[in-house]
Amino acid sequence: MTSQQDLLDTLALVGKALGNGHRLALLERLAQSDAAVEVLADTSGLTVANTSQHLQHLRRAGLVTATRSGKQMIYRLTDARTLTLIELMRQIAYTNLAEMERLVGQLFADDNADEALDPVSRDMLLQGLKTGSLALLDVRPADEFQAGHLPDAINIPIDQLEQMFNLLPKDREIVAYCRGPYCALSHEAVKRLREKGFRVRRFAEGYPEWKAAGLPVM
Amino acid sequence: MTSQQDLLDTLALVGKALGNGHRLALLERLAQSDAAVEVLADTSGLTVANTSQHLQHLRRAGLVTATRSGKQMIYRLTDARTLTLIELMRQIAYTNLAEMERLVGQLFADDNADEALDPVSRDMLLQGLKTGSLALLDVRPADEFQAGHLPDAINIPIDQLEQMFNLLPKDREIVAYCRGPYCALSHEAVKRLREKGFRVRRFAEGYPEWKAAGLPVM
DNA sequence: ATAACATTCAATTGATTAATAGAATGATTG
DNA sequence: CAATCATTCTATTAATCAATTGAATGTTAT
Repeated sequence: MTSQQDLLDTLALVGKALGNGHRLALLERLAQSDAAVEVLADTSGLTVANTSQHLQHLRRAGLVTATRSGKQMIYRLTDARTLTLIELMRQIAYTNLAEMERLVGQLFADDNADEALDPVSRDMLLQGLKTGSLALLDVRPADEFQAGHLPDAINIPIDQLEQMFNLLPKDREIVAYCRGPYCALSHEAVKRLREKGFRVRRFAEGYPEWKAAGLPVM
Repeated sequence: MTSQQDLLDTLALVGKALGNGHRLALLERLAQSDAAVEVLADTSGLTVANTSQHLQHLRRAGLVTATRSGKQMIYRLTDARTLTLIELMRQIAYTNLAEMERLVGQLFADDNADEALDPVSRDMLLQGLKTGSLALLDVRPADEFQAGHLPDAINIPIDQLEQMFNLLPKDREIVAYCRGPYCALSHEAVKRLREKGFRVRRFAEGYPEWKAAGLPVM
């Protein structure tokens, strides 16, 4: 006999999978692009064996799928709705957990400073790209950029910004984006480029949101 | 220094809270109505002390709030979006976990039987209530009914159906509803009432969904 | 005040989980 | 087919979690 509780226990597998910071980080990384275990271990700062274990956990919960490609196992998100799920968790946590609000506020402290980062909306960005009045800068690591990015974006990973900022135009406004609304990379880029005299603003979303909205990607 | 990982660790608190079948059951019970610890312990089949512990856990994650009323502590959902969150988890689990699909299929095996339960949509129900062509039956326990129910519904808790079915009309079609789309009570009611010769169908949603849609409640 | 009641706390036990290290597996390369 | 590489498995340890019990707290009724 199947009880309601069996069902909730199975559902709890999904909750358990989401109940660990490292696994959430892995899911967010996978939102950027499919990736092999070693890559995921690198970006999450875990050992390969440990990363593999966490991925098994996510796989048992049905959130990721793995396929072999040569000697690598390529992991991908099974369901795009998983990102919506995490975003909803974030919103709920933000409204109801003081700690969460504090952390987000601290991470994005610059937004409240005198020189606000003044984010660009999706519509403004689309308009600016059409008229050519904006230059678009992707500050994510090269591999994530290559796996998919916004049309006409230039890729300068944040850790190469100092060497490569001369690739950017001084005559047009620049819009920087990264992994998503809670990714700090574009904040950092705006701050640093402004110090060098560029006109820069931040796009408040990231590549996964753009793609999920059905907008063209390259 | 705040890192992205601190944020994800805090977010994982919410995931952890959702990572236990009993806690999910508590949240679903709270979707029906605010309730005291003893009531929650009763419906979840846990001891009072254990229920209290789980509620503390949910409280730390910001998902429930408690206020004292006399000697009782009344717990309530902090955020209506939590139900959306659980529903989304359910959908993702259903599509990606074979085990989940199997359990749901088993629980609602009757839906696939010869005499399908033929669920009524929200629009059909609204229409039928307006014209008076439908009688509405709420088969949840009396306390949940009293805390809030659909307009014009008659309450006959499922365990009193045998004694009280004569309250129901034979000349009109009856629509039974309960806690939500995954609650088995209305399925059971339809099955039993059909055996007694009533014309009954099931409303595929429940009280929380009706209320969340902004429809009138009593 | 005292008793009764609802809930929480504290301590304990067993179960589950996370991380580590090293061995084992599967696939490719020379 | 031996060597290499990427990943997974196994065993171990420490940490966290779930459930139980009995005591402690706060509130109401006598």
